[in-house]
Amino acid sequence: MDAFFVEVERLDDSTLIGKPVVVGGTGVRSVVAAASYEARVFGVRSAMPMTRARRLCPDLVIVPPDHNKYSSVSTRVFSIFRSYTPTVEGLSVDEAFLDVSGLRMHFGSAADVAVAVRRSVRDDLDLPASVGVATTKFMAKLASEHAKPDGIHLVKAGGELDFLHPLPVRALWGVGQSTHAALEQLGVETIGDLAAVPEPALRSRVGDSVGVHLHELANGRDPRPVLSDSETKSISVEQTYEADLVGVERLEIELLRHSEKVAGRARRAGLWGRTTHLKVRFADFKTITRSETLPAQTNVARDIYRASLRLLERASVGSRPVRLLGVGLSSLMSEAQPRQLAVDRPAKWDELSEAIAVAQDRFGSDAVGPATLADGRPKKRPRPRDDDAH
DNA sequence: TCTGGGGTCCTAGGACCC
DNA sequence: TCTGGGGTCCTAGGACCC
Repeated sequence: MDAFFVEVERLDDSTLIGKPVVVGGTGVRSVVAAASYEARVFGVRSAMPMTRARRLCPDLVIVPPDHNKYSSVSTRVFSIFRSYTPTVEGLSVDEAFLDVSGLRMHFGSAADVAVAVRRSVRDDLDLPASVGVATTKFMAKLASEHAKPDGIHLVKAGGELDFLHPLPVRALWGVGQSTHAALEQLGVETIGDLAAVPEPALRSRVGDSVGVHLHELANGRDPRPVLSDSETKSISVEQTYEADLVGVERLEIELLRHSEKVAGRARRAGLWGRTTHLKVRFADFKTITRSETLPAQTNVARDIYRASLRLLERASVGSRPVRLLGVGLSSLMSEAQPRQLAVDRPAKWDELSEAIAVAQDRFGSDAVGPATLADGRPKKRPRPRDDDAH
């Protein structure tokens, strides 16, 4: 999808059309989450600090993000994809691989499928999408970058290397800042240059795994199949604060808040996790992580919170200023899988957790929570949903 | 310029086991 | 007395992606 968050916002507010618009926070530490093509003319890009984006484009319109909205539009986009083929591999909220090799009976060519998918997305959702068509995944990915905005790019079978080799090596999926710097040392600028580097030389520079992988890609080889519905491996919540947090007391409150969110998301996804993660970024941007594997799976906020307290202690943060705090859960397993019993957790906590889940589903996630996080003043009176009989 | 939030994958060392 | 080889699990950090 092209400038996905921005285009979704334009569906609700047509005054944003034709203007330089970004979606992102307005705080001093915010970054751009998505930029319209009008904003990109000024040099504004995703992940750029908002302060810089504003400087580059004084008339920039900033829209605060609404991830729930993007996620529900994303669901509709993906169901359009699945109406063409069951083999859909989501890459993010707005991007997917579709294996259309089985559609020969219904379409003349893969390019015809691309035209049809784009038209469906446009007709049903009024959103622009770009499609890259190619014989392998990474080639299709590069082709889709080439197709943007709102277009199609076809890389014909046999024409892969002609398309690939003139491109800058940084365009390759998997070559980030660090690998790019290492490749520059080898005098590599284009993907063609990379293809010419002997594999052993590449491996000694960037490591065996990355070296082998890049050597294959640069020569147009990518055997990876399109894999649908892979399981979630981790759930995490993190936040960068407008002002640094100082002191264990503040940190503990934030850990509780994050633990509640992580637990809620795990519960709603029907997942339990065994490993709890803590992430701390200090004022100087140095970032540390600590993790602890529990004796049994959990999705109870209290378990995650207590583990995060132990991890915080181990991190010896003391009174150092903290700009980011995060809590995560991994080693996930689904409801269906047999769970080990938690020996040190009375059943009442599971029951409480379940009751909270029911209440939150009905009244919203702010309706029930630990007293520590309440601000003492009731906000909105929670009201049942319209479709609720009670 | 001063750096978000949500993820995945990889590496490397150490503990532990047979 | 100083020492193998293979395997799994755990932890910390880093690269990369959108």
